[in-house]
Amino acid sequence: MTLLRDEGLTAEELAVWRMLQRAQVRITRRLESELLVAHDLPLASYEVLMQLAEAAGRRLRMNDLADRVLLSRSGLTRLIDRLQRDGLVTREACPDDARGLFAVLTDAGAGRLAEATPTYLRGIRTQFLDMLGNGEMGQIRAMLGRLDAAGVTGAAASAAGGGAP
Amino acid sequence: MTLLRDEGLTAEELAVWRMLQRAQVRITRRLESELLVAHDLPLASYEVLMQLAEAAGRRLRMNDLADRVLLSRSGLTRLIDRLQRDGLVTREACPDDARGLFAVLTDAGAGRLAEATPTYLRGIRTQFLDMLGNGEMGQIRAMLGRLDAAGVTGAAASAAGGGAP
DNA sequence: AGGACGTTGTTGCACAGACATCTAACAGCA
DNA sequence: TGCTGTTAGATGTCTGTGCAACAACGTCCT
Repeated sequence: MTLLRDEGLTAEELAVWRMLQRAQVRITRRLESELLVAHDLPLASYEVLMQLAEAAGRRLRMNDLADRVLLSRSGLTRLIDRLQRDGLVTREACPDDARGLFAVLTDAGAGRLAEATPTYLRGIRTQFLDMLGNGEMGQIRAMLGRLDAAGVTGAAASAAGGGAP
Repeated sequence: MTLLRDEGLTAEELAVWRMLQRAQVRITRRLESELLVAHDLPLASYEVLMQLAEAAGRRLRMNDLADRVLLSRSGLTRLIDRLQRDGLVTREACPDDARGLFAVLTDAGAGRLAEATPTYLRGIRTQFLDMLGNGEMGQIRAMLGRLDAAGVTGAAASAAGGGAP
């Protein structure tokens, strides 16, 4: 532990990490703020509505949805509470499994989503995509794909002790 | 949802954006969790200690520090409250400006930072840097640099109304 | 000087999210 | 059929964060 050697990061590596953090926070905050002022819709809510809109039958199991929007189960419960209170989403029982619930997008929810979508897409484009050179798209995609793959397997490795490659 | 034309994102663009989001959340959560279990130190606290350690005289004005760790002023006030309660940081008056306060890293704080640093660096390496091919470092750095530059100027544009040029 | 205006940091408040815990419902097995 | 264990969601509680309001101080301008 005293000798870092292997773990030591170069100045460039550390700088890249910090830039990535800053970029991510900034992009996310601006996006959220734009959605909030223009449509009174938090980013997390937008993403729930978007996932539901894309899903078959405009519905998704709570558990499934929680995974997609990277929220804890309890977190999703409260978020769906709010969306349901605002009429954007309903809960429906699952026929196959009496424990299960579907979160279902209402027409009002689809409407709000449609209103907000241009803001969302424009935000992603101006805050993020515009900064990418054309050749970089492929590069980034490849890299993120690797991060993603390693992420899933890495979860198990990490839980198992994270030692050897 | 009818004609998005200009704002419309290709499937690839949207996919890249989502992968980026997922990757960032995953990396951050793992890092935080590792720091928490190994050193009982949240990521935000670690970053404050790190910034202070790097600063001249191990001290930084609250405002300055808030900018560096991407926290609101009030958020930083509470965080420093906690760190001070734990003896990792002290507040000291600023001689030049009676409104100002320095957050100052204590020896205990420096100790905790030193303990946690290997975990932090190893986390960044295994969660993030290992996924980058060697050639990609430069690519990413360039891209993030552009994002960063655009971010700063974009802030003014955004604050000014964000609409027409 | 003296007063308008901006800055610095803290506080009241509200809210979003996580963790632990709980209940209801399923699956398997004797 | 009655246990045991597991899974899906909901709730209680706690922490952390941002925003708006505030107090204290500095700056600038006339």
